[in-house]
Amino acid sequence: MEIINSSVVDMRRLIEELNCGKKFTNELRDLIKKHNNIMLAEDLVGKIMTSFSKTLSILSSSVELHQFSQVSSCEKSSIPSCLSSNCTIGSCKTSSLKDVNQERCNKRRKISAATIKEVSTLVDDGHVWRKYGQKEILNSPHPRNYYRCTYKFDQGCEATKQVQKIQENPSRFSITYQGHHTCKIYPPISQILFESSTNEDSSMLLSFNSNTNNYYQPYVHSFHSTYKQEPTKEEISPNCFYPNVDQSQSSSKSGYFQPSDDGPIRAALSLGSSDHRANDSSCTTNCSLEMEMMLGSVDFVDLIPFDF
DNA sequence: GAAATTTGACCATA
DNA sequence: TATGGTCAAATTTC
Repeated sequence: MEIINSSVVDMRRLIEELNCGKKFTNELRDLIKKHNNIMLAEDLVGKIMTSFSKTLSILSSSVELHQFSQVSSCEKSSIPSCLSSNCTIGSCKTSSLKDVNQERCNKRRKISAATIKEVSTLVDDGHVWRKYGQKEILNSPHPRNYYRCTYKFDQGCEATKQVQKIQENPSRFSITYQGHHTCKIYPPISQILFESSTNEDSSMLLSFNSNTNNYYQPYVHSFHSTYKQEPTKEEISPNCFYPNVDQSQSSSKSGYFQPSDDGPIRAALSLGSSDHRANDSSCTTNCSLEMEMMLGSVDFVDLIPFDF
């Protein structure tokens, strides 16, 4: 019952945060369109990032709770000791060396879902990483590099990533992200305004794309590929944002949240208005904000700036 | 001298 | 016991 209640509370907080993001994004759009004020724009971007970070935090905690509640008895041994029922926060038993080592191990062997990406270049992903290891991997000619967030000790940020050249295609890299950033470092505005560069990059996080023709293309790929069963419009919401529907038919105020049983959680928020529906003739472009949340991780990666 | 990287060692897991 | 993830001392860079 507690879980249900907390889910309801989380959902309310989620909606609140999404609405905040929507409001700030509208302000940002107007700011750029009317004033081109970069200073104020950066401030708004910071607010938007905060709003989305809170949203993702709410989602992550809900998902993790759900995950643990569904873990089978044979899998429970992999749960960190501090999350098990016989250990409360701040009172972990660390009397023996074995226990200490167990604790260290539990920090190492993370159980959170990883996000794996393939990229052709190691571009700045908006976070500051510190390399802490390199390892030769069996049957691979390329070593694996281990990075942690620079702010791990300053702010307790647990995000890590592993980078390794792909054996079949050494010009490309496989990047595995684990954990999500809790550090309070915002990337510069030029890196926040981005979209996925290619269809093969499965995660697109934010898009202010004004080109209707390529607007949906990267998103359709990732949006539907993870659903077991694609929900119908009626099942979701009359105000839902439908990435594969002509935008002229979509609502100017759209929210979307679709948790799946075992896949990533997806959320999309569509803002702005269409050319031929808008009463306001000054609004001549579609300006949309989309957000995709991967289970257990926040991945602001492959940030590629673009022009308005 | 501080910060970042390198690299051998340690340890849990399979 | 081999393997991979992490630690931490040594080394390098700025």
